[in-house]
Amino acid sequence: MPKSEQLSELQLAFMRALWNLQEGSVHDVQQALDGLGRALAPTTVATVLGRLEKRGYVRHRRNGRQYIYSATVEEHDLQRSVLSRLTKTLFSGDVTAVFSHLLHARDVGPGDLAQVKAMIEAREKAQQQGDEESTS
Amino acid sequence: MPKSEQLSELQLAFMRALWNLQEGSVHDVQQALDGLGRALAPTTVATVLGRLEKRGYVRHRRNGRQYIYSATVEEHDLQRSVLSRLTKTLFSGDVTAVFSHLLHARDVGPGDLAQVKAMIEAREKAQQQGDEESTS
DNA sequence: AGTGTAGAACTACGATTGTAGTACTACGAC
DNA sequence: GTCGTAGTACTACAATCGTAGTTCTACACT
Repeated sequence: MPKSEQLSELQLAFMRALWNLQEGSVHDVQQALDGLGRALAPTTVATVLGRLEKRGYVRHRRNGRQYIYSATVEEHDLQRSVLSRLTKTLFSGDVTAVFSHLLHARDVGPGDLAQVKAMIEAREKAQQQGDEESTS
Repeated sequence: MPKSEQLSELQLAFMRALWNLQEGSVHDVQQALDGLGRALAPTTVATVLGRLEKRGYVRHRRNGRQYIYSATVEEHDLQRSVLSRLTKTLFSGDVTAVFSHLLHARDVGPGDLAQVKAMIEAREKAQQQGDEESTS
């Protein structure tokens, strides 16, 4: 929901942790981040969570004296919005260029290719059918 | 070449400007940025260029008393590296998820789809052939 | 030669980031 | 009821960022 979409990598890691957890205390998040390879002091985790909350990416409820944090943004939505911004700013809006990069990345296996092909075909059908209504 | 790859959006805009220009003075860059919708004071442009230079993304040569700046990083390389980092951090490395997002973005036309499909097929062939050697 | 001026160098400053220490508070144990 | 402790709130601080003003320098014109 927030507009700026200027999340740093650390902040992104926090969001990922929260998405994985669904929700969790400062301690839970700290553990999760630790798993992702970022060892941070609990106070640090709390600080960052607080900042994310101020910016609206995160909310909390209390559980006794604990705060249970959860993301206010859907993983999907944030992914979409960051990706589309990136396409715009780094690729000048050229989506096929992005595809090309992805395809040539070393970590695309044959299985992935097949999967992507299937997605494309599905998309093509959808576009043909929903042509008139999606012309907005 | 630099490792961190943590370029802000403003800095990305500068890189884009430089790539378009090939090379250019502070003034040139300022104009280019203006075209991209960012109106900045010349001193600001110089400051940012200096910072980018310190981080190794940009170099300059003199032309009389002017500095002519140019990018030290290839557009292509930076795109790849930022994209791959994004795939890792925001998509947990799931490349097909990235594809899926792109495919569902509103700005993918049928022409794009066809193009992407062609790219995939080419990729498939390449992978089959270069299978043994690329197993490093 | 003196001066205007274009442009680089230096300085500034508030905001955010990454990182964490210290202070406070309230629950649970004794 | 006191005290340890878990956990949040407040404070801190250096680094970077976005933005730009001020100073310095040297070329170009008169």
